[in-house]
Amino acid sequence: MREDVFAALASPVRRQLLHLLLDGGSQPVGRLAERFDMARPSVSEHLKVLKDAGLVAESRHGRERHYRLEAAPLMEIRDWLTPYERFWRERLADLGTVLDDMEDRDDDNR
Amino acid sequence: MREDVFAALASPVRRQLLHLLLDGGSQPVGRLAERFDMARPSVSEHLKVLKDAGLVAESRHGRERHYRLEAAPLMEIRDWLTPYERFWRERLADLGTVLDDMEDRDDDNR
DNA sequence: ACTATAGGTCGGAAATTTCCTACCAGTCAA
DNA sequence: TTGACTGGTAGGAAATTTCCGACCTATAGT
Repeated sequence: MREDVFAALASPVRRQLLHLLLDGGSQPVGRLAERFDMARPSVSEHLKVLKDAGLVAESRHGRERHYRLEAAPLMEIRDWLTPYERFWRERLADLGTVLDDMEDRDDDNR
Repeated sequence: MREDVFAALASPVRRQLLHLLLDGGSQPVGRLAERFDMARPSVSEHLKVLKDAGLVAESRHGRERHYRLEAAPLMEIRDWLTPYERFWRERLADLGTVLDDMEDRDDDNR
């Protein structure tokens, strides 16, 4: 478990899967697969990646397998993000200054 | 620009690069590359991915190129994360026992 | 029992990523 | 100018990802 949450989120398909589970609740694979333009085994593979990252969990109901969201590992992302928050707020604060990204002038060095 | 921020963060090397820029400030490529076990051109490629995602910007200083953090695109990640926050707080409130998830902090290695 | 349904896994093809060693362009310093 | 230094790019090997059709197992219903 904990097979790199960042990598799991790198695919738009997998992010969409999480979103479907977020506002559709626990769902069988077939229902999830309907929403995509790809074959069901491919969706299964994506679900496996999410499961290895701890982002979803499955439960058996008869011959169906319901996948549900496990949002806890997303805390790792949020925690990683935290030290950057200050930084982007600074940038937004003084946008009265130069905004050209491509242009260069000497900024702070240390 | 905006070449998928999630994908850019999928690589541990690139996350570490951002971290180096976060607390080391603007730095030339060589100084960044020293910190890794890989050849400099590889680090250059990673920087290019970060630049395409809008996460870093470069500025020329003599024969050096200084890369600096551009944290703004990380807002996209935070915004994506937001609807999940409610969900994981619910989970944590229920159990209150499983705290071993908090063990893994940063993953910057190599 | 038999058939249909749900969904994993198994190769394999294609595309992408990741890393390397060259090599090239620009810049500084003699 | 000749060098030394910084860092991009080119091309390619290797590994990984992504997708597929084909197959297998398990369950449900008849």
